[in-house]
Amino acid sequence: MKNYNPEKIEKKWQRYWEKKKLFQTKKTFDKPKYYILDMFPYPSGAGLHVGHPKGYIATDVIARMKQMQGFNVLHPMGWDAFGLPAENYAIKNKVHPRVATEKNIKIFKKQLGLLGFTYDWSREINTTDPEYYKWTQWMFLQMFKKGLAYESYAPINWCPSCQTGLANEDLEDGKCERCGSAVEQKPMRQWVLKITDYAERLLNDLDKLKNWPEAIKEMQKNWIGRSEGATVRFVIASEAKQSYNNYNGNSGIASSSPSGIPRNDILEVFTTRPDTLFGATYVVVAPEHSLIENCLPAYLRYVNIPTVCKPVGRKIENFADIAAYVEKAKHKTVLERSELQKDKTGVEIKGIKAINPVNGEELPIFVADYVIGGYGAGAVMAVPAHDDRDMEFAKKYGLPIKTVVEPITGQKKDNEEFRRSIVALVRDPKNNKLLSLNWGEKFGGNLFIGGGLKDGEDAVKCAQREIEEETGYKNVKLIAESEKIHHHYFAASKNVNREIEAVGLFFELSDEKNGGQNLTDKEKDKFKLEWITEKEADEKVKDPLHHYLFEKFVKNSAYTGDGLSVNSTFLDGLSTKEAKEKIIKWLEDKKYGERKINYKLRDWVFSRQRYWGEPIPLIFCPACKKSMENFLPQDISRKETISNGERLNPGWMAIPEDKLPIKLPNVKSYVPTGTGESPLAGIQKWVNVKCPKCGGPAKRETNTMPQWAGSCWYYLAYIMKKISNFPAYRQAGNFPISNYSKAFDWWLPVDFYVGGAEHATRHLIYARFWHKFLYDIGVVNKEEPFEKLQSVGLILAEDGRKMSKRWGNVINPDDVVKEFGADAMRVYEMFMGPFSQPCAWNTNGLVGTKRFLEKVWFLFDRVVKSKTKQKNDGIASSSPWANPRNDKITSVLHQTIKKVTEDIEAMRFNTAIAKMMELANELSKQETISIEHYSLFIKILSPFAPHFCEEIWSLLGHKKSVIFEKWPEYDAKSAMENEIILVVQVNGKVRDSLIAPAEISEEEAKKQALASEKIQKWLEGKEPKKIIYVKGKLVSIVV
RNA sequence: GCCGAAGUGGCGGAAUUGGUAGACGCGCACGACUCAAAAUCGUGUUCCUUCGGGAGUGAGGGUUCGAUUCCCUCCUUCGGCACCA
Repeated sequence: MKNYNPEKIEKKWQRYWEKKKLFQTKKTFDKPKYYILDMFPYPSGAGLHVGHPKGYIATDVIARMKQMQGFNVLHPMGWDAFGLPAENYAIKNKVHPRVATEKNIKIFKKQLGLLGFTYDWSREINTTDPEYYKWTQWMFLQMFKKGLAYESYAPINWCPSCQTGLANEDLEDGKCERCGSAVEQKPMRQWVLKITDYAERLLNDLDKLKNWPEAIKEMQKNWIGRSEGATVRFVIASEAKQSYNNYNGNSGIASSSPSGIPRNDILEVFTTRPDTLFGATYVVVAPEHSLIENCLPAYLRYVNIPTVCKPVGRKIENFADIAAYVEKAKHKTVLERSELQKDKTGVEIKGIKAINPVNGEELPIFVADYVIGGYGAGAVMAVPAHDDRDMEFAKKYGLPIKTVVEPITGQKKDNEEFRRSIVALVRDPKNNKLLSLNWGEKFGGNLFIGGGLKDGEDAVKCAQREIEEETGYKNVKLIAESEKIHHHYFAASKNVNREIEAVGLFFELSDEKNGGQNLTDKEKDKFKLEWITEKEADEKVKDPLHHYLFEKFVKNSAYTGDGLSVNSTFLDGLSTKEAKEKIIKWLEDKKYGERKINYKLRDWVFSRQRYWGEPIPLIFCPACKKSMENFLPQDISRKETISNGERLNPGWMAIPEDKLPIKLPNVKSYVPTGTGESPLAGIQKWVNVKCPKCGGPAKRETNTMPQWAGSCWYYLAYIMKKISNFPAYRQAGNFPISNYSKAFDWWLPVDFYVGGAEHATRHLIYARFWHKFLYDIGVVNKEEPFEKLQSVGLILAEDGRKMSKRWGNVINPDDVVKEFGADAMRVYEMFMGPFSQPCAWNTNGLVGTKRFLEKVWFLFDRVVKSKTKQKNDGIASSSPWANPRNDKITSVLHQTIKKVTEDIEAMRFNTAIAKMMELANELSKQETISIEHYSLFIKILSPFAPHFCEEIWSLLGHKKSVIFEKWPEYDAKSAMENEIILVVQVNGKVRDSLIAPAEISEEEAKKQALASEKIQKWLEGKEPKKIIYVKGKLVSIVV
């Protein structure tokens, strides 16, 4: 055998595959289909590093195996080529982004070509191709027509460096994901997609995705962030009691204006704890709240929202303060507002009050930026006693704190004994230490002073008595008393379950007289008196009741858990769950609110003020808008409004389908204008058009779509690409999309999708959203696009950091291929470690896989044509129980076939390769190897090292590619070993191992184990108490 | 703070209905070949050891004849989310 020369072999076979068009997906419905998809790359100027192809190698291995198993495989590749980097490059170097992108694609394609992938390049797609984005635009228009796209003026994330608006998903720690600049909130005209209409389905259908990693599903769940609660409406008492009275008497009052903006004489809040409504002591609105927009003239300069409501502004007394605060909040970056500024700030809106519908109390209204404008109603009822944030704010501004929930600690148990008791905390004001009794580990460690209430005894008296009895201190001053706490626990000292109703009392020590005295010896034995610091108390006082009181008195924490309602009239005594139900019913009856589900997921800000993206195919006509407004019925129902894009966005109209695509025009400068308009706005000739409805002057939308748009549906594009070649559709043109239905039905869903976990909350949510929409309008007939998903673990650089130009630690696949060959690289990347885990690159590791391939290569020299002269493995043939059919090699080979087949299916490539290495090691011990064995080995190795195996396959005398071979079937009988190693344990420790026939009986195994000399020695003549036998594995003797 | 994943030799990692811990690979050591080196091949390689054994899978405890695997408590690392009412 000549030497293994990867460079020569790989070029040869790549050329052969291309010439024979081996990997073009066949147009046949005869075979079962298998659609395996990679996340297509963004062709950056940096080219590929060795980390990128990891996922592609994996899908290629699977694609090759599936093809050999008789599937019609679709394994395509394309380019997600719109996006900021190409545009920034264009600005810097004055090159059209298309030119730069095309150059990059060429480089990427060449690099991928080196690795011998089975991509069907005849289906290559590119999101920047007008023939492609024609459909992206078409799909956007369908959403527009269904009222799922709307124009919004709300403040959005604005990146000052990229000069564009960003979606929530594009932020990383409050910074722009692209450039790292701190993101600001800026009111801006934007197109927004109503992904929130699909929130419930996106969440619920996650349960149907059985073959998705739990971690990804969990991330999506958190991102969607469903929370159940209620809307509560507070009347604003701005016009004395009049509006409250009106409201009270008028049950049918609308809470929203036709445009969906809350009426500003009613303040709507969202809460997940409606049961605490009686505990509300103030109300907070976000700086972005419409209440403020409408009362602050300065704000109106930015925002032009039609308002049908009479402003309450004239009732507000402190315009200037509020305006200053709102202005300041607006300029805070997202980062400042959340992470750095945990410290809460706010301003009271003086002159108006919110009336608590449940008891008529007048509550002050604050504007504070700890309330987020875009979530819920943009306003909250503050219940400081039962919410951490409200508590913090209330403490800072001296607002009342009203307890309406009595805590329940511990778990309710059976046969509980009921007692009333007290827990007393005593603080020494001189050093802030707390008095505690250490009862020892057995009886709960450190506790505060506790005791049972005697009949008719007052809690304070009781506490003072207990303090004196147990510690000797007489002079203590009460500073605080808690609500009742219901505590369930097991009293170890008495051996009973108890429910106690406890009251906590907080004292300060007045003087230190008599401390530690008057204690009987018996008491001294039970516990030790200790003064502990607050920090020690936090750590050492573990009892839930005592720790709760510590949190309450010392840390002033809110109780946010469930419990029993108190101070809440008709809710008193109900559990949190019951109280929620009852109050919601009450609110609904009185029309003060209703049950409501909210999502953290925001609508998707879908426009970018940049050049290199799909133009949004809409036209705006001012005349049409005016005429629409004239005819707009005053009381149009919300439902009708939202189901129609043109009604929802007056003056905007969709470009007719036959005019698509709206091509991206050439511009002189790609530099963003920064005014909130894209560079396209400067091209008068392109912008100004005739209105297709009235013929008057109209303008095109100049914003473009975000980078994520093209990737929302690209898995469909691969199917559409060659559709005209399907016999049934040969005559059909591109439109309408129903021409593709049959092909979609055939190929969808994608059977297997492989890509980075970083897309869990963006691309994978967006794509699911689009797919569900396409399902709703009948384009596809499956509700989910991706049947099975697997995330790729990152390949880190040798220094353990991410591979990046910045660190200078990038490894280029071209160099690796040149030095070790593509096959060695493919095998190495699959062998490094578990596929989904991150793993550091180690060039030394490649030496091992190259050696492995060379070992297999030279095994060729030992291949013999006839299998009759096979020499059996020594042990096996000499053994009296030998099964003559099974030599050792046959059984190892079949075990390998089994393992490789199962491991590829389960993405455990590393162990599949390890097993093949074992097989190679086993084979190299043989003088001769049968051609049957060797051929089977080559077949199962071929998905990993395709060029290598093609070469050997042809050297074995085959004329056709190994890809046409049938995937080897595992034969259970052949895989059986003749002999097993029987381990013998004495008292759980391994003391001997015996070679025994595979089909040895239990009796015989035990007999042989006991007969062993070594075992006899360990038994020391004692009789075994018990002998455990595990079939085919071990005998365990207990003495 | 909340949610999720993971901690095993010098290194990447293997082993799950609880049954020989360290497969496979790298590295290292020794040997063969060589004038020599590289490459290649062979042998060894968890630690301690008085060579009988003993200890050992992040730490501590529990269940079991037997625990990397199951249960409890805790620690560390990584990933995601984060004032979401």
